[in-house]
Amino acid sequence: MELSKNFEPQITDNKWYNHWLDKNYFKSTPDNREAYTIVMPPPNVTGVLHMGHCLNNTIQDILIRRARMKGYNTCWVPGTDHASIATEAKVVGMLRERGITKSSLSREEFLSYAWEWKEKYGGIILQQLKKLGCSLDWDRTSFTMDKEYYDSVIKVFVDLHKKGIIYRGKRMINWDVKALTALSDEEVIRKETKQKLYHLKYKLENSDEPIIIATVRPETIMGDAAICVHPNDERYKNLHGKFAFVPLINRRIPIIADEYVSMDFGTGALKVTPAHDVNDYALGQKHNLETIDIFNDNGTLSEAAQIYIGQDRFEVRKKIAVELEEKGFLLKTEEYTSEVGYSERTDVVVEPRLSLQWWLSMKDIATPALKVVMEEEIKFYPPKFKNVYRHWMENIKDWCISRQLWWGHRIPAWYDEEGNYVVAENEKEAIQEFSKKYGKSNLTIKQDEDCLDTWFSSWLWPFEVFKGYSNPNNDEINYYYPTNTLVTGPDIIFFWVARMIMAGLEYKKQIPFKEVYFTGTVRDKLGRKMSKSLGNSPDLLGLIDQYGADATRFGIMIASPAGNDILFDETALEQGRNFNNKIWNALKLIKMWEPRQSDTYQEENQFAINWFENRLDEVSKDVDNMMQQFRLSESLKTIYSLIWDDFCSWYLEWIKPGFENPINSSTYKKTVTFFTELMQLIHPFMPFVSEEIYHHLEKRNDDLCIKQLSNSKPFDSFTLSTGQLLKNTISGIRDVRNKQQLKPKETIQLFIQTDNENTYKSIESILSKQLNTSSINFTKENIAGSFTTIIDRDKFYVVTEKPIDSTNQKAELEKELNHLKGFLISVEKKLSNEKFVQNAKPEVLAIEQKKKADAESKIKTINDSLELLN
RNA sequence: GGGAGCUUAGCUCAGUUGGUUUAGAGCAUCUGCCUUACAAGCAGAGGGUCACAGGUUCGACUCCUGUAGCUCCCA
Repeated sequence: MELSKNFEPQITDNKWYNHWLDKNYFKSTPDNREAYTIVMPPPNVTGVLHMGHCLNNTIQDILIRRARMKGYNTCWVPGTDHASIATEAKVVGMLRERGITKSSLSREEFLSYAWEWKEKYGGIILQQLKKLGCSLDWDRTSFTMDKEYYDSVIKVFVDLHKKGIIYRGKRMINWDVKALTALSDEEVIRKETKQKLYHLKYKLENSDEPIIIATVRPETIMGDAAICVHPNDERYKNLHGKFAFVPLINRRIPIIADEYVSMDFGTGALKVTPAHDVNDYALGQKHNLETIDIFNDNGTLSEAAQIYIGQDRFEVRKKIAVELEEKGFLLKTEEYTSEVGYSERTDVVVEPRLSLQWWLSMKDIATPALKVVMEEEIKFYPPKFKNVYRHWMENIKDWCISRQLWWGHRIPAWYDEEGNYVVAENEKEAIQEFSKKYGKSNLTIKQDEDCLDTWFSSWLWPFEVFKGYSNPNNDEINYYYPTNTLVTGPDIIFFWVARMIMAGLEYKKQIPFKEVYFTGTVRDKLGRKMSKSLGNSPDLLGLIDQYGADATRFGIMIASPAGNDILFDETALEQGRNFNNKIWNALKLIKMWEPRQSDTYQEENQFAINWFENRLDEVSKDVDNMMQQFRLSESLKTIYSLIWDDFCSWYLEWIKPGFENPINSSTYKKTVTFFTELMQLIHPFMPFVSEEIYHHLEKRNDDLCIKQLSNSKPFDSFTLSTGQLLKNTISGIRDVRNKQQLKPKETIQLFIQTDNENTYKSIESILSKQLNTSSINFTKENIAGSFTTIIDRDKFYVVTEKPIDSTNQKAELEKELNHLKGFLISVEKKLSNEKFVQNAKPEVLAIEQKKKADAESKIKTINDSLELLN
């Protein structure tokens, strides 16, 4: 069969993916093998594949594929998250395009649109993962709003409420004025924001002098309940207990003292607005201040503000500043940068607000979840994230779990007309509860309008995808849980990782996973985060089309150490594509030999075969170790170099028969075996090209995808060091040839001066072939008229037909000599230091002595050569 | 403001209990090659006082302290 010039992923990728699916290789059912399980972090159902997913899922696929080849029963579960805020926003947007507003719809109508949208556009990302080659068990695809999953979420809510862990309370929350919902603290992103600090004059009662306060939010003055100063602040001591008037509306407010105020910020006097600031709220509670909420849900001013009613908060800020200035209340403004909270989903400035919400008390369930990580029952890679985790868990606050949205799990609480409520799984049970709790029957009750935070469902993911809560102790949950490895970004360590650990311990009494691998953030070449506004997110599917899935996987994996950010650079994909091509060409070379096998014994191949076999064993062992420590980039680099350098550049050149000459048949067979093993090693990283080559190498009845890796064998270090000597010698003499500007076809005579003639004899035939020598001889003396070079500890003389150009030789030898002399001095200094000789370990001492001896003998050799030149 | 981490060749990174030649790799650069698998290639080469300043030690890229710069997390 004619092989194409280059590897063609466009043809190959789909072919093999479909073949693997047909063969059900990704499908898992419990059996007597050990399980290796990963649950995929479910992307938003609205999501499309971006670099973060690509990195994350490539890593998971590498782990899963390698485990599959190591004999585990691997199960990788796909799925999507309903992502309440994000999805609801998309649906609202879609409706707006059709001229429908959410408020004109009933809940049921809205939800039917939402489901319609989900069926039509949801889960595109899962199809895209197939392009990447992800070996997911598709029959297990889960969604956080699947019927059973939904019911489990509700049951968990009811259970936690019964245990007193979930409660209802009026507290300060983060309000998203665009999505019109509460947010948890974790959904608020703090960003440095340039603002203006307004210095405002408040009139004092019975005084002509005003008191000056500084604020970045002049639009909230109508909600002021007090002015607060530090009790020790001399400037204001006479004002404690006095009153001032809010500008424009002239409301009378007290001046209070509290140590909370910092004397050196602004003027040292703080306006207290309990309804619109978390700290002010606490202050208000402490001092019994009035809470005046001057905002509507959507961030416009309410009746309570008295002025600017119905206008947006930021519009009002501009207008009120002008009015304050005109009326003489504004003393000055200055530039001021501080952190402002923005909604993670809608990017609007979050409004702190007092609100009645559902809360989850975290303290008790956090304690065991902290313990399992600190004691490494769950291991974090890299371990630095343990600290981050501990810090958050030790300072954990209650979790606001209600959201004022329709798309999601509806809170299972029912209210009667008097505002009494019960929590129950459904309306029927709620009615029963009412009669039990309040002795009431035949009443009309209404279910809570709100939904639960998305993370309140995804924290059940590791067990509920196996129906571990809805159908406890089923065969699958017992087999697959706890899962093995969670691969995720550090940005959701609190949102998700911590809460899964809590839920796992609460409901399965077991950790949800044994290891967590935190990936880095993918950034662009300049180190900036990928973002829509910067337009620096590459089109992934475009890249896969252009370079192929293997090259894309290679490109993203080659420079991504665990926990460090990845600077994405398209040249890495080129490198991947070139690597594909290199492998492909090695295949072409070997296929050329296939019909040209003979039985003639080729002595020179024995060393090459023996060496490569050992090298393969050595690298297999290294890769095993690295994979266990999740050093994936390093593993890939190591295999890359094994294939490109050791196999292609050295081994294949060493055994390559002359032009149109036959190849020894056993050499050929060995080579096919080596190539197969190499494809096996690279397969988890680059599944398509390796599977394709596997089938080209020989006619096969099985597939590489499930071919089992053999256990690593011991290797012989003498053979490996001889191989290294051979490589060094070839490189060294090639350098001489280069410098003498010898054409490849011009032969040389090589003389070797060494104590290890036998070693060189075992590699003599390869040396001869690689260096195009007419003869190789051993000598005890200098060879006149030669070019001399020292490689490792031996001396080589190159004799050519052209006269030797020795002009550079002298300079080079002298350079080497100087280096060695300097080196020798440092070694001698060490050895003449008595304390070193006394304290250093014997091995270290021996090494230093050997260094000294080597350096001395080399110096002597160089001096001899220099003498000859003079 | 508190905490964590980073700083090694032009770029991206290794460097595993302090001593295996006065530091390694890939990419990029330079030189020579269209050699009968591969120019998306082959063969070579150059390039670093390991951020800075102290300290511990016989010995520091590696341990300690401080300084500067960058990143992240929390308030």
